[in-house]
Amino acid sequence: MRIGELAQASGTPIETIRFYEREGLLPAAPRTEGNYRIYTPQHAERLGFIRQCRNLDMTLDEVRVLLRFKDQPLAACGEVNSLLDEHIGHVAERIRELRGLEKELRSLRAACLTPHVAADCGILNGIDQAGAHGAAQRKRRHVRGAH
Amino acid sequence: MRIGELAQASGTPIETIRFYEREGLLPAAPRTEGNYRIYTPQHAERLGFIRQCRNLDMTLDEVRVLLRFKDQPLAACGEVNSLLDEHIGHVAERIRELRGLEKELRSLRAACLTPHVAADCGILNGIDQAGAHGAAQRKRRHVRGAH
DNA sequence: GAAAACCCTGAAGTGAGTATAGAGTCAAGG
DNA sequence: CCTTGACTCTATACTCACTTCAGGGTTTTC
Repeated sequence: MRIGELAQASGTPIETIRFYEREGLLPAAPRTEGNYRIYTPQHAERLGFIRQCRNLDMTLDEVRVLLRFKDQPLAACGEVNSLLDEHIGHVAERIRELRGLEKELRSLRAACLTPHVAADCGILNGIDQAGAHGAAQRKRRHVRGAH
Repeated sequence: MRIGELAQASGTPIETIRFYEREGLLPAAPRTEGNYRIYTPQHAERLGFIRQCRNLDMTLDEVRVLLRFKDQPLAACGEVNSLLDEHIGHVAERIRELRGLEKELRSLRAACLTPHVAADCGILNGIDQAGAHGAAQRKRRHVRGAH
């Protein structure tokens, strides 16, 4: 099949498929005479695996590790287990952070129940003190935030 | 004070301060004869506000909106309220998504309790079906994920 | 007067794509 | 045979919120 069909079948934008090839996640597809990529069901399966990993919010580096194991079926899979454990840890931590954040945002929101002049806005004035009561500094994190 | 002192006092890397100036979040600081930026306590306060907003996981565009209100103290602050409401919504949604994700990851992890050969690994084989039971496709989101 | 500590600018890199420009290929219709 | 439209190709730039780097200049301290 050609790239458009693979894109359709896998729910992946065409550009993303080409991007995965450039990144070495998908092998370089063979070409037709007219220089069109042609894919086999094996390519589709591998792409499906990558997309599932991305749905599970793994980085492409994590996916690369898992693909390495897929490609070496005789290797021991202990590293797979610990990769997943670590990833679960990151997700759990990010949930905790976001819960704290939500609490803080809601209490900030409660400071301005009806609109008035900006100078007196409980939100704008509240932000200056926000987190003063012990909220942690933002740190580099592994799981994406709100944006 | 000079930029290093402001960085120290605010817990912000020097390059980030210069970046905020380039982005127009901080006004261009006056310079010494030797072309060093000099800052007043007002600059420090504004930087503190920006950093608090970032701690609350707002985008710089959201911060720009809030700063606009800080700079126009007589404007009505209704937009501030709705910006915050929307932001709270994004955070809450991201928490829901990550909870579902964590559940899925944990059930995947349970498929391989002891390491064996990669070809038989319940995790690697499970990923192919992961989300087949109705998990939503990843969508463009506002709040960062796990990475 | 020299070394260390500080500061400057401009450009490029990060992750994981997305978007665009400009060109080539292919099948169907006239 | 020619054109139209759908499809594909490459290369490049853009996103966001910084971070890092190269290659200098300035100020302070010994």
